[in-house]
Amino acid sequence: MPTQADVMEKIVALCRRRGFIFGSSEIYGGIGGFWDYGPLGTELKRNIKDAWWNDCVRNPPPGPNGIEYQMVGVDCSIIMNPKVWEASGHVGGFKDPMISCRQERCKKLFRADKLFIIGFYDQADIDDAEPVIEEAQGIATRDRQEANTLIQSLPHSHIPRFMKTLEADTPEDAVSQVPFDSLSHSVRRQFRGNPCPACWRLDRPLPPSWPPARCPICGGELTEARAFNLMFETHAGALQDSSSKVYLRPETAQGIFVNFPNVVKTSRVRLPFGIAQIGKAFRNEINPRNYTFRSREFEQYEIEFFCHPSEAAMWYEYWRDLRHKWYVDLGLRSDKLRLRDHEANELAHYAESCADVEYDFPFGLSELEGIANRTDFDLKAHIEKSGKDLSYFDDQRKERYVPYVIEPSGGVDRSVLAFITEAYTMDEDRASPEFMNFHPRLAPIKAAVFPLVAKDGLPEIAEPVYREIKKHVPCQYEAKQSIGKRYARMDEAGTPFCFTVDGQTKEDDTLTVRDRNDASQIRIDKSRCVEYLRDRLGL
RNA sequence: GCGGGUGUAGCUCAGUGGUAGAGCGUCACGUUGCCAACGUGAAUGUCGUCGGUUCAAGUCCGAUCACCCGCUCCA
Repeated sequence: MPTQADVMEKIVALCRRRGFIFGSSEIYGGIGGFWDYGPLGTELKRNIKDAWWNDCVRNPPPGPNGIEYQMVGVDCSIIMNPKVWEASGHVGGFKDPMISCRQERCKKLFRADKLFIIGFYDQADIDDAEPVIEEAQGIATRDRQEANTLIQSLPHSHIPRFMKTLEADTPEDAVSQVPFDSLSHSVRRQFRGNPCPACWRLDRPLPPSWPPARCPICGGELTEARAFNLMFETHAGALQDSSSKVYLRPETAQGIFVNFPNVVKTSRVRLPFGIAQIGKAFRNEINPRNYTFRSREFEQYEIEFFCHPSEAAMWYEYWRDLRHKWYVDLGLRSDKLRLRDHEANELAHYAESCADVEYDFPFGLSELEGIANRTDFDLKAHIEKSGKDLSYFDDQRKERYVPYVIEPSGGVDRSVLAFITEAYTMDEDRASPEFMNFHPRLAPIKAAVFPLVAKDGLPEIAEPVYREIKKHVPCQYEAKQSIGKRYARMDEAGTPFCFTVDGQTKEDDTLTVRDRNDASQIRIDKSRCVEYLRDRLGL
């Protein structure tokens, strides 16, 4: 019985062997987190993007209660004015400061903003300074310098009598994890008056009077918090100084938000409507993993759907269900595909509600697409930062407002990997034990034409058939090697149908059609190939 | 970033100090009459890189680079 890891390895091997996906710049040893699509992978990815663009932008289904709505596209630059990323919070907040344990046998890695140190003061020690401590506690998690100044203003004797480091989501959570009563007797005996906890988040330097924090797992020494800015930086223009610093976009969404007024003024769109974009985004992941799933360069397909705040909940549900159905309709039919609503405590600060479309890859359940009600958070942030009015006047409602935004945002490369994973089928009973069961819309090659043998005039009959099909759908011709090997190769590429010209074709102009999934064959007239494909592929 | 693992032909790998190998794949020719057939022939390697030990290094030593797996995060 192959393990999940074995399956993943087989998929990776097939993708490489057949030219779906290669590691980037392999001849120089490769580079982590970057991938190239080969001939088959490029066709597959293009088909997925085309299906998305057609189904979401050019010809979306009617909205809730049959409401018609407009969808338009944009294609924004990857590098934008850095102020875009200040407004979006990426420059200030899109960092992951990390702390690790120096202890050889531990070496555990922590997110600095999830690591807290609790110090217990004795009330008797700080009676006169109590308001200062209390205030510092409150702002310690907000403003480093201010809190630092406050703590430093305390007399030297005010060092906590007991300190503990632990992992938590919030300071309140951290404090509640170590009730004073739970401390050992010998610790509690050190306190004469009431214990008073102070909590410090470790993504900023500790007050100078405090002893260093220790690892919550092993008690070992911890490193400083190091910031990993996930945005790639580069420079625009000749000068390579801070004034020319720019970023590769970490998401495509902001290009849509900053173009919202342009689209409204030039496109005769009326709310509710959506703006769609497919494009590359970049994140300097600390540790790219799981094949193409978490890459440093990736492509997103994304919609920002603008609507009246009172209708946001309705449109959120509409898009959530529509996007889930899209994956199902394109072949992710197994129970590996899930739609999961976020719990309230899981929501990002900008989202009112959020759901993930998840796929159960061999390496675990992972997110393909997130659908979020982002409220007016983004537009308001840009209004504030830019000073421009991004509000909308609604002629129907006779009302000016900042629209709410529903955002279905998916990873193209993640979808590609999910469709590949779902299509990958092993059947030891077949002559070709591996085949790719792609949905016909997604299959890189739709058909192949073979002469059964390369003699007796069969190639001369097969070639015109191939040339005719090629005008309508991607098709390949192959005359060499045994027929079985040619079928097997097409199975690995996921080609749904193979047409084979044999001796009988010379007599009655029929040829065989072989089905990829069950290897069954029927005979049709050789002039009906294109018609047959149209019919069976649903094109 | 830290720990572990791996680098030899396109792929999978063998090769424990003495001539660079196998299977599969690829290409050519022949054969072949429906599911990875067969025969003959051919091409393909700075043994990841740099340095050291040795008469001699794919093999031993050191360094370095890259990738993979874990810890963490996300579309």
